[in-house]
Amino acid sequence: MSDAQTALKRRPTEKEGDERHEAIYRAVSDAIVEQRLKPGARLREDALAEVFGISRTGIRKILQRLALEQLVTLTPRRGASVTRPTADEAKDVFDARQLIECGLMPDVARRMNAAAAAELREMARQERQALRSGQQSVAIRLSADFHVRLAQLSGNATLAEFVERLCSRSSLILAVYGHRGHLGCESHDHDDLIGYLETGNGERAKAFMSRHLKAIEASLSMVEEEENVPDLQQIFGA
Amino acid sequence: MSDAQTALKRRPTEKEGDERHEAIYRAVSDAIVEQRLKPGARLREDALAEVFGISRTGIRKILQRLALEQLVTLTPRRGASVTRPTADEAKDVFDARQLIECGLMPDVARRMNAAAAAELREMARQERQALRSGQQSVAIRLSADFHVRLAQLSGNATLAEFVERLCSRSSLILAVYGHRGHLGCESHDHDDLIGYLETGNGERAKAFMSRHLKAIEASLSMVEEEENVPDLQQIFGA
DNA sequence: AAAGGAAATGCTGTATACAATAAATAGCAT
DNA sequence: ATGCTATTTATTGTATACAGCATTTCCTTT
Repeated sequence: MSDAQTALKRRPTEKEGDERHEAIYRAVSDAIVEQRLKPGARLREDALAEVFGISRTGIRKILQRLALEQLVTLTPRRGASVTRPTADEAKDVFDARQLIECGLMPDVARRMNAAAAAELREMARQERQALRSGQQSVAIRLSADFHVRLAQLSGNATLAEFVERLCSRSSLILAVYGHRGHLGCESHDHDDLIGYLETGNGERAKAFMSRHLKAIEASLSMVEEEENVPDLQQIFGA
Repeated sequence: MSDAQTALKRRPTEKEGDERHEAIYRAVSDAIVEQRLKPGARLREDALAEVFGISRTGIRKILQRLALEQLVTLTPRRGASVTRPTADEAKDVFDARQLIECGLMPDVARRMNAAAAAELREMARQERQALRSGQQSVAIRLSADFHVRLAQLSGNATLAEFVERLCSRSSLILAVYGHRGHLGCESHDHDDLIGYLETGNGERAKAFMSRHLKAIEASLSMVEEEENVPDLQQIFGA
């Protein structure tokens, strides 16, 4: 591929175009979730267009999609930037996860089988490995992937999609408010959860998921870094 | 303003542009939800662009947003058409509503106050009126608005947004699978619900909402009209 | 007459050019 | 020297032109 790519700017043959778009979307999305693009970072259309070798048109489409998922913020005439989640948003997101992910556990337990359990264990293993090798950002994304896969196993595609969006935003929240060296999810929580699901114990899994999510939320330090416009009144005692 | 508008095609002064886009989005969205645009109807970019007096660029943006909300389906090289919800999707949507809307009721009850109750009663009144005057489509939309407003009162913006999307899709489902003359929501259900919420009885409201949603789902006739490519094998007995 | 193929048309996907606006900077006046 | 204004620059918003697939229609062939 690299030959044709560098040789001359040939037009991608349409089918490739769609895949390329999806790949670029994933690339940007992953970069945000893994905090290689930090909250507040500006995403200039020209720059992205040049990096990925397509025109601004395609970039705009991708940015708008990311904006609807609330990973980037689109301010009129100012362009796109990586969303900086507020404390309120963080609370909403974790409350939503409590409601939805916990509510799904009984369904997941009912539909669990050996193949699914094996797949989940493999995911959990990769996550631990990433954490051990110091790749915290990657671990955060893998953890999100785990939760999403779990939701998909419930059989409800709509709710799974919601969970996917909540997990993306959670990763962003963790990247901002999380402590360094302390991943949201405890190392063996996910394995324990798989255990409960394998035995079909939906209620137990539900309770465990609830504690799991509470633990993540509790691990955050919700100090809003107000680097913009520091409140001088407050700082210098009115 | 009308002078300048009709006199010559002046370029909208930018701020108006955003509002116009939003207005067009609402117009198309409402038309779909109220079934003035029926499922399967094609939405050609040129046609829409001409009707609303903007170029295809803006139309595409709106169509993509509607596609992410699953109100329209975007098939590559074929363009946009109004989504025809499948029976499976309908089930997913109503299951999701059960989980989320019911789960929200205790929060709503806790935050309910006189002003909110009055607003909700007014919405319920308008809905009944629309139903009485035979405007079923409008009533469906007003009913959806009621459920969305309710979710917003929970204080969780994220979940409220999810409910909004679920209600849009529900309207589409009702428009397709609902019986004529039988609106999903019973006439006085919403008023009863407001009553429970006003007294702060969250659990009662939750149970009522659950029955309410079950009643709507039960009122649907889930026959998938397969008007495209009728299966002649099946029809004429193989 | 029916079926298959080829040309024409309609519509979308992409890029690019242009217009408009917000930020940055320099110049001027006080 | 500081504050305000004007100009310049950087970047987005919109329209339009062009290229490519899909569908349809008409012609040819069996």
